[in-house]
Amino acid sequence: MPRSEVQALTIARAARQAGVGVETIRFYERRGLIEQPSKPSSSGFRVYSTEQIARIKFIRQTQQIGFSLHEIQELLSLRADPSADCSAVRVQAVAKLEDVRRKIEQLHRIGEALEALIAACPGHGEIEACTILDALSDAPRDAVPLLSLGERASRRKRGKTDMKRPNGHRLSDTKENDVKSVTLKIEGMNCDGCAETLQALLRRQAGVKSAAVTFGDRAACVLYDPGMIDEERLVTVIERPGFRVSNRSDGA
Amino acid sequence: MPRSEVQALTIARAARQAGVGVETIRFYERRGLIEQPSKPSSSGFRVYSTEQIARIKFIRQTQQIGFSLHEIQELLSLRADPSADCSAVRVQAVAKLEDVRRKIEQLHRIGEALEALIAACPGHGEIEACTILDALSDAPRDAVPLLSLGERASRRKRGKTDMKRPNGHRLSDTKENDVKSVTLKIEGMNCDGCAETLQALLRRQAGVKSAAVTFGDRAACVLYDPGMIDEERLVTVIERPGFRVSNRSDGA
DNA sequence: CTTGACTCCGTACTATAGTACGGATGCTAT
DNA sequence: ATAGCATCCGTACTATAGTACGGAGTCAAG
Repeated sequence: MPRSEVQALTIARAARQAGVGVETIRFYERRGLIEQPSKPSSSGFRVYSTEQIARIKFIRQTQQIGFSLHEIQELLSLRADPSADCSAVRVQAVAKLEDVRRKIEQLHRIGEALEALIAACPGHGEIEACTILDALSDAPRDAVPLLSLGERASRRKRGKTDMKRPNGHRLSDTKENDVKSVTLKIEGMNCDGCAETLQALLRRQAGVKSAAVTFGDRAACVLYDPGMIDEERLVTVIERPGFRVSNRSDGA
Repeated sequence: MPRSEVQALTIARAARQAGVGVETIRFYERRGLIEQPSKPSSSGFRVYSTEQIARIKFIRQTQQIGFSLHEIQELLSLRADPSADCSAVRVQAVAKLEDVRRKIEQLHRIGEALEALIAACPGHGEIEACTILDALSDAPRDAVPLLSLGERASRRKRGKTDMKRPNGHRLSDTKENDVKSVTLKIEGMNCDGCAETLQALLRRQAGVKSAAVTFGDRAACVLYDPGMIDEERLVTVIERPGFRVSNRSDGA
């Protein structure tokens, strides 16, 4: 038995690697969050695999962001298994994703409030936003000018009311000077800020007449001059920072 | 006493508005999270203001994202008060902001994993990423510690191998054909994804030779041709999607 | 072959964050 | 004025998520 170099990952070593206590691992086991690792042949000791360590770390990290062990258990048991009932899993996953997004939104808000607080901190002049709550309530965030490219961009907060007109035919107005429109489904956006940044990115492209990216729909609606830019190029632009375009059916 | 229209916000009404139980409000009071509202003159009953309702809602929401009541108390008592000791507050606020960022990162990771799971779900073909853990480990974003100046991240696929050279002096190479470099401190980024998107946005600008935006440093390092674009313009580009540039000292 | 560190298991204790109870008092509408 | 609520306060209970304890067995080195 070559155990000289790397000793088997018994519970204490596993716990140290995962950053938890031994008792915690046993507790998770009892809760059914991790299955009891096989105790191979001799020695009735648990021996852990790196996957199990990763699982424990995941549990810990996910707890840190406000999920209960019960919820984590649900997360862990989601499987995109074609043999299992997929739609039920999908429903759960979508619900959890919404949870995650809500949390991200809240964190963004707090993050910005903290930034405001930090920025206000060493100021010698007058200060208005003195506490996080002040900073938060000041945060309808319309303070940023923007206004240059025609459309206003719906800043954080809701205010959907933005472009839209799901399938309306206002593009016929602009048809003569050769415009195409396309709606691209975009994956990988997890916050409103990303959507806005992507929108600005698209609008900078030569040939793009207008672009509206909404986080809620996970979609980008782009009006462009097909003589100057094409859909392939748009997709490339979108995917460069790490998003994915999951559809390509254009609607014009 | 005009109480006909809007009745005073006594504890039960306040609780309903804040979405908590009456006992919870009293509990927060005892914990010192909210001060006991004055019971004005007659009637020894608590009467709440809308600010206090907001405070309670904040407590709730902040709990949802994994902060303990103790931490929330710290958050709430941070004040950018010039009379108070500012540096101590600053240190705390910065620490909390880091917390917030870490949580956002984790949420982004989980969000992406869930998206992958949902995407894999109704597929009829082969499936590799069957569980969140699979989906997470496919995105090996664990290697964060070093090389913060790069744009590691690099979502799915996409080889890094990009430009880079942390602090190397390759800009002297390109010096002769008129290049300036500037490092801009950027506020308003709360996630890695935003940084990447902003980076892509900058790189698309005519006149920008190279751009590296790091979330960790909250900074953008840009090499540009001053004959084609200037710092003012860069700042405009960055601020359009909602970021703020907090410095302008260039370093070339 | 003994010693000390590690493991097993079950049970018991702790901290956090509420939630419920219950008797006394207050408000207000019939 | 009195029934029927809401409110007051303190205390007690609950659920979640560990953490600690203790006795017994296991392993590896001195």
